[in-house]
Amino acid sequence: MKPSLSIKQTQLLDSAELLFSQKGFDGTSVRDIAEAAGINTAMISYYFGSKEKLMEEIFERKSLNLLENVEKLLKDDSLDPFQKMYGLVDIYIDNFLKRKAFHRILLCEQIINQNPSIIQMVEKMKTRNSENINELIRLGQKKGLFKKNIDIPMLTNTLVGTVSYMLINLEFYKKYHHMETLKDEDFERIIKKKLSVHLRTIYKAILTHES
Amino acid sequence: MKPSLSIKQTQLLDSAELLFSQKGFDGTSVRDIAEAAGINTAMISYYFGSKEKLMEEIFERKSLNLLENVEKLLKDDSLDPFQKMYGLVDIYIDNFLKRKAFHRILLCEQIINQNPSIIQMVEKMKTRNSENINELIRLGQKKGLFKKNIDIPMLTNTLVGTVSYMLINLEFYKKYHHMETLKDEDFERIIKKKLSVHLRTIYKAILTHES
DNA sequence: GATAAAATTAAACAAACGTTTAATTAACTT
DNA sequence: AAGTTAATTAAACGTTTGTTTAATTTTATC
Repeated sequence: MKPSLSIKQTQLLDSAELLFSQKGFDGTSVRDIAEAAGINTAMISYYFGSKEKLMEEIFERKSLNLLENVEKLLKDDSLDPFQKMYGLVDIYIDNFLKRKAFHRILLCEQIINQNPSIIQMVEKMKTRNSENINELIRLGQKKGLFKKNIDIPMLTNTLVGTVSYMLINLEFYKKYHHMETLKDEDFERIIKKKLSVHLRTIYKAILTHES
Repeated sequence: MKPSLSIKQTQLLDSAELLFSQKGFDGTSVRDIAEAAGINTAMISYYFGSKEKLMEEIFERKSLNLLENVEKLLKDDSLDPFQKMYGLVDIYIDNFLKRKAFHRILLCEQIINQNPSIIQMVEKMKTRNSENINELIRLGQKKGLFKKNIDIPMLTNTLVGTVSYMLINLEFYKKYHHMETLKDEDFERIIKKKLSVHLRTIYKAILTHES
């Protein structure tokens, strides 16, 4: 178990997460982070060792949440495979929109593979995720609900890709639909609902229709 | 019309594009770029004015290609709306996979909005793209082929999101399906085909099924 | 082949970077 | 209350950053 963090450590992590998501890892200086958190610059090295390790700490704290929720859902025997799949989709939508900053960083970091420790974390996450979905799909196939030969990474690509790109495209989406005057929380609720319906349509088509 | 570029200018742009896509804009130094191109560092300022303007030049040269292909396709009266939509999907797949480096940069740059000139270019691209798809969808609706109330940015999110995330996830996808031994060109041909079939299934479902 | 313009170079520039240091303050322990 | 550890600070460290300079070479023009 990881040692729990002090208030100042958490402040630094939160400020760093926000800034990394806005300006990128290399575009954010340790002075930026410290200033945003109202803490002396030297404290970053003192607490985390380095800027890189601070980034790793962000990943370690945030990346497990989604997987744990998914695995809890999959264990629920009262749900049929379709309900589980739709539930999984909703967990992704919730988690991505709740942790916008982190998922934007994650997206950038997957493109710019520089930190080996983070590459490894992401790889593990993807593998465990694929294993979970694989298990769920085989269950659905055994029950005759899902079609054969489903390409799992492709299925996940569309889920993660659609939700991720919505995260990138939120402002444009808002403008296109003239929703600028909406309160943030209302806008997000609508987005979540739309994404959910949209992805259910897609998943139903992919899981059932023979091509 | 933009003045055509010298060989050395093109070399710098190409090296910069590759490095930006691998290490990010802020993670790449002008010395990195110049060294990769085998050209003196000072030439970047001499030719382009600054590192930022070099980046803008990359965007100006690469971003129009896709839109022009789409618009040519939409003008073709021998195709019905479904054929046009499927054609559009294939243009995206082709363009993204042919210009991997650029689209990885584009993805990062949409998250890390720092350069106002690039923000504007991307915004224009998205708007023109939405207008094109809007026109196509209204045509399909008028002919009674597409359902009503199609959310165009959502539709595009899934297209761009799925293809973009495949770009990010290529290596994992390869590993998952044990395709490491395949030649690059063979692997890409398979990926393109799979993406095409996958997205057609999705688009058919979204464009026709009433929810 | 002389002259002017363009291209190329190595060196220097100030600014910003992540990190370390040494001194000081705050918080505990006994 | 004295002694010990932890937290915090401003300053300095050596690099690296993007850009500019001034000198030199190459190319083009007449």
